[in-house]
Amino acid sequence: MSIEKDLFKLKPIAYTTMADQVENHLREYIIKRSIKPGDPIPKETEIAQALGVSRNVVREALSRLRMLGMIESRKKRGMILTQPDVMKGLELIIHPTILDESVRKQLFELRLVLEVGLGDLLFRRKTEEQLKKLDAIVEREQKATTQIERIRCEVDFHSMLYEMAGNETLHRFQDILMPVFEYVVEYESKLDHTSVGSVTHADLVKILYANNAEAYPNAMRKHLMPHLDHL
Amino acid sequence: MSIEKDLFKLKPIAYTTMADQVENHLREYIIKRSIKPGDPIPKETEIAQALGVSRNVVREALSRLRMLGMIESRKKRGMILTQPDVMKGLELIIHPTILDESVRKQLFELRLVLEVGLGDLLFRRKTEEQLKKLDAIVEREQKATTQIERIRCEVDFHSMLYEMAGNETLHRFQDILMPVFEYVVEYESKLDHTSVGSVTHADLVKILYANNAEAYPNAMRKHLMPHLDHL
DNA sequence: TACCTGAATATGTAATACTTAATGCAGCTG
DNA sequence: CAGCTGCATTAAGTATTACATATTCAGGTA
Repeated sequence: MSIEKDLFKLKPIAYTTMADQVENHLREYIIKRSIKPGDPIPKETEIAQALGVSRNVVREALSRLRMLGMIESRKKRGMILTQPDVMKGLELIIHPTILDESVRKQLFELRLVLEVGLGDLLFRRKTEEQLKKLDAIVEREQKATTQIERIRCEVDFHSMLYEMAGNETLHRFQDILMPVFEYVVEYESKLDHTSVGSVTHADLVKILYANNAEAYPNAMRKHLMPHLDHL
Repeated sequence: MSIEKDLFKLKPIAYTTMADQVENHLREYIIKRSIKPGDPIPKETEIAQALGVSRNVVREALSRLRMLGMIESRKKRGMILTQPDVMKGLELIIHPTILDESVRKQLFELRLVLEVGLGDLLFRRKTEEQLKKLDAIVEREQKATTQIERIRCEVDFHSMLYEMAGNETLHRFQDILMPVFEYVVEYESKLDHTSVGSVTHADLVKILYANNAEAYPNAMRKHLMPHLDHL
């Protein structure tokens, strides 16, 4: 008998609660009926009755969807579907201190990958005005006297690149990941002495001005080389 | 009086429920006390009493955190913090049909950016075995007779690249975004006649074998050029 | 010692009642 | 008739209570 018991001990992980099931039901409901943002969804009581569960459980499921920005609710009007922010879910989880070391490292790698690949978006969408801003940041950096100020410029420069890429989702992605980047940069700075890549910010700006899309990826690679070498 | 009314009409959006507040309280609690995965968190009743709300509200908040994989609960042991999957939140939201056109487009751009920038991870981590698999895919593709089969190979090839990058988070990211990519590819294929970039999969494999990290980004850019031109 | 049993405990679910905000309708007033 | 007032209605938010279920632990028995 103890043997049988052991066999069953492998299973019980797959336990799903009523709230989980209701949540999935609602997802399917939304997808199958191709409900669009602005459209109403059934009342809490209706859902509860239809699925044969307590209103309590339904509220838990709805609460989750609301957190993700998939639905909104008004006191009498009921609940309506909304266009969710795709990056909302990421934002809710990412906090440097609760992520373990290896995940932080992976996210940082992700950043390096993004910046090297960013070129084509930049060249298609950059504006004169944005290039001027980059110039200003580079200038500020060269005049900087403190380490703090230099790091600020570093962050501003790379943030500006994401903005220039003209992709709202990507920009938001970077914004969410920023705290993680800072965390890693601080960590790395303790290892070696802030070694700088052979390509500077000024060099990168020059390439952008020159419309040299071919040169960009490898220039950025060289700029980021100190980080890449940590991989 | 109607003027005053208009002034106030701008405000009422900022409504937060008890569940929202409890959720935030719990987040702070976890962060401030730097609770680590495996550590227990207070019982539902304790939280409810401490914050002066009903257990119901607490459960809604906990339910949300559980969905994101931040906590797990066992019948008696109480609830413990777990290492969340950073990409879980994304997975919960992303479904091609509920994302609007512009967001899908932005995610697809994100993919292009990633693949161009992927080089340095690939060259540092690729194994002989993985390269052989790429060879096999290319061979399969060349023998393919149907369009369906060719598309399968296309997907397999690019998926394999992400796998080779040896970054679990990135790989998962790609996995989640896949349905969106397929959606866009299908859309594009209606526009022009599946124009192929001047660099083939076989060319890319050759570069990987040759350990030519400098050549990779621009080769991939050329490979993806048909997509890039849609930007 | 090994096994069974039952109490204690914390989460999961249900049911009910009340509060609050928004909406609409009906009726009143000018 | 127009416009305002106020009441009824509706649906979400919150609270309370009770019970089900599973897990842990301690204590008793062979």
